[in-house]
Amino acid sequence: MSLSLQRKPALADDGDELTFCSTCAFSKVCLPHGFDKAQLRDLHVLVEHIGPFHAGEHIFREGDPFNAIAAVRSGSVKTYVVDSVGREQVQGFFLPGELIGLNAISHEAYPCDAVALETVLLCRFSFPMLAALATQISGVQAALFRLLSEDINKAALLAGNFSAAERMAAFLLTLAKRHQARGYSAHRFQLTMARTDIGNYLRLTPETVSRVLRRFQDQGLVRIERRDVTLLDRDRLHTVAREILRA
Amino acid sequence: MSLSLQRKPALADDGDELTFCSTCAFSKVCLPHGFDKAQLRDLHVLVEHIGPFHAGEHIFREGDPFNAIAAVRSGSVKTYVVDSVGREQVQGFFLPGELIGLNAISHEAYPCDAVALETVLLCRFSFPMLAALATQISGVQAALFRLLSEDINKAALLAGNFSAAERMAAFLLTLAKRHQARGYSAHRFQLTMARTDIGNYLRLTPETVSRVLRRFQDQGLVRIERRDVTLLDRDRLHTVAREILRA
DNA sequence: CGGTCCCTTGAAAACGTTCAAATATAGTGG
DNA sequence: CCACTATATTTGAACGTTTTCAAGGGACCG
Repeated sequence: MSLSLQRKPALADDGDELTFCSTCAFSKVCLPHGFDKAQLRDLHVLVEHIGPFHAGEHIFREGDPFNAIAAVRSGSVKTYVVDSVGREQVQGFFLPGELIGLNAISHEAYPCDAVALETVLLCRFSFPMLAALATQISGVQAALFRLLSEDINKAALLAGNFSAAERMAAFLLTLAKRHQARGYSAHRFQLTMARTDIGNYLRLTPETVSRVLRRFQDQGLVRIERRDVTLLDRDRLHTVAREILRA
Repeated sequence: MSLSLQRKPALADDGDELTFCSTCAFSKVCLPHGFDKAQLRDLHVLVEHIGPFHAGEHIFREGDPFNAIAAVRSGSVKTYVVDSVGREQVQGFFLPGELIGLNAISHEAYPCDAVALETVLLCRFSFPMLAALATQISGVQAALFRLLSEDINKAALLAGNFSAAERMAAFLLTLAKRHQARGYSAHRFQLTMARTDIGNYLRLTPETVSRVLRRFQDQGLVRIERRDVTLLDRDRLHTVAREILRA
């Protein structure tokens, strides 16, 4: 199974109900724009529920033909590229409600790998159909422009010249905020990725990740137990990360 | 003068000629998509030539209301943010033919400062009008999607964990390629930005920039004379930068 | 001609990496 | 249920790259 495979549109819940895929994140992106029911129906026909992908399964691989983006419904996803020496370069993590594949729009093929970190369910959006719809509904186009532009800024965020502690604090706070945005606890959550992945994302070695987390715990900022994270002092964490999160 | 100021559409050359602003880079972006003359005329009406901005003048500032993107016609531009301690974080350099302001689309205001590094002429595109046009001409929408997506990948490029030499080699080669794309020499060009700016962009101190350039010169890779750069051995430079430029 | 800013160079220090090894955990098959 | 293996994490010590601090030289501009 792959995101880029063409599958027949076996809609999950195309019943008489008009509530557009309420568990699907994309509706939350588009609904605030005040679409009416007819527009939602248009959106609905190009949505396809796919999965589950189990931990370690690839959702797409670098070079797979690009024809769809996807919203995470549940679970979490990591995207990465592999350099010629085989080292991973993690590009991002995606939680429920977030969109995968936006950086592929400029290509014929996905420019990176996407792998499930735990069991993952997705909403698949045919990009050609979505783009066609965007020419008809300006709200859809605006939403896409906004999402793309946001990703530019997101990518620029970690580009800065910051210390290991600053980046780690920003990472934890960003994760907390994203969990909160989906209604989960902002104080306590699970890291679904390995230390190695966090390091590859923050440009640190797993050893440094481990040491920084240890230091944070010794300073009473967090409590880390394996992959269980509790933020004990968000204010001080924010002080550490303030230069990165300034925006 | 500022990009975000509303000015009357005093078109520079709206004569009988239908060649759509041939010096303006955006035409080169859109023309390959095979627009006909009527479509080009539509594009023409939302283009406005502005400038000149002289070296050190701001084109827009963080917080200015966003209402336009701009293509560089001549000169070069630097975008950056300033942290709370006053340190600059350079986000990018823009040469003729390149677009400024794409990362502002998700905001009401520009998220960074843009300053002219030398005398600069711009083509200003009202973004609301451009977006409206994009709903009518799918080629325009596709071009915008592609440009945005490219910027996501561009931002991700320097996010990697690379050495000073790797980043500097990639920077020089990228500049060369961009000059070449506009018909200038790929072997020899001027750096229009200070060492400090290069450093802020590549996450290095100006001292390190200076040292790496010196080393490259000692190794016969380049010849640097003040801001005049000659690439002597692009193959070896590419070997140094291969992990970054892999894509 | 003086001043300012940019660039270069050297030496010391800091931060993060690398290397090495111990510990812990989860998954597997007996 | 337990032993076993592979993988993930933690910790320590030495090392290396880049930064920091300091100072000198050079170009451009008034």
